[in-house]
Amino acid sequence: MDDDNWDLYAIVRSCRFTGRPATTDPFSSFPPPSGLEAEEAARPAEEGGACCGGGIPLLFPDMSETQNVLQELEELCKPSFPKAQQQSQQSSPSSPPSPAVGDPQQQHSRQPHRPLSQNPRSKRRKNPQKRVVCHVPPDGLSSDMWAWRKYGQKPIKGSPYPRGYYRCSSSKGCLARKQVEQSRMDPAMFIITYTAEHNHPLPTHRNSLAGSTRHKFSPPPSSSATQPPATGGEASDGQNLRPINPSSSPPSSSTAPGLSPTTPLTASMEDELLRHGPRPRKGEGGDEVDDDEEEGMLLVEDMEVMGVDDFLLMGLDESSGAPATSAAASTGGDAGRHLYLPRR
DNA sequence: CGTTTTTGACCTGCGC
DNA sequence: GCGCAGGTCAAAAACG
Repeated sequence: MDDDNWDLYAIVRSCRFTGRPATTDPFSSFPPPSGLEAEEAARPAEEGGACCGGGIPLLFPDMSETQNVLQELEELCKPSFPKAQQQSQQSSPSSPPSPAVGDPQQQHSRQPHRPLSQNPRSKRRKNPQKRVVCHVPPDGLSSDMWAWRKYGQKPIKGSPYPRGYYRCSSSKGCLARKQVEQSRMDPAMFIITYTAEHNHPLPTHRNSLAGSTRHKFSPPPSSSATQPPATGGEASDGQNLRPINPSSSPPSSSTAPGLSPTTPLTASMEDELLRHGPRPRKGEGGDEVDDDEEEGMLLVEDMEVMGVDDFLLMGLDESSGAPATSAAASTGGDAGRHLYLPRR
């Protein structure tokens, strides 16, 4: 069970940011629906334009829902669990049950994923697995305790910012992947999408050794880091445009010095996530978010970093019950936290 | 020396 | 069937 638990935590944890004190809620004004953003990127403007008129996530209608979300999140993280499989199946009858972490080959082989027919416009097809979308500030990008290795970056249509693709470097067989994209609505925020789960326990020390600290980009400008490159001019071609390196280590330059996806952190977003829980925001512009939700993903917005210890503790507690839910329900309070859970 | 980052190209999937 | 977009892989370069 631990495995399952930590798996889930791993995902959530990644959503946590450390840049700021956990007690503070710097991002109360989080950005728009993460799911929406992510989708927005993929979508030109039809939905993007409508997105939340001001950045209002609408994932969690009520706190009760929050709990559900957390639960879902947990399930999502537990590929071994039958529940997770069920979810997957529901989402994609034609696709494999839950390729999440159990099938590394699937991802590697680029197997055909479920045809997201829900959104005819959505081109996202490759990730039938559950995805967790988190909106995090630049600091949060590096709060991840896992070691991530960037394996690609691509400009997303409709989004001025490129999307960075990261893989877990902690374990060779780890299928965990994460996509980092600067929020189109809130350049100051980043949308992190976690795919698959870690098939290994959280590394005490990040594997990152040499190239981990290499931050070539040193964009100093506080605003530059989060500032849009322009309007997509750079990514015109589409292959690799790195105007600001949002995914590489944007945060590191702006707020978190030396923080990169592989930077060692000590905070776990999950904890926060659980504690604060997603905010009950829905109805405002969350329609767009629903989009993602339809597919089934968890969106975590604005997570602060708590402490690995916390995280671990939670994990332990989890075994006995459901810390996540409890925590979330108990504290759900911050304003910027969106969790996209797989909606079954 | 080992690992990560960067960059280009290729493949797959969806929409028209 | 074609084109577009997203996602992934592989090679080269850089850094500790």
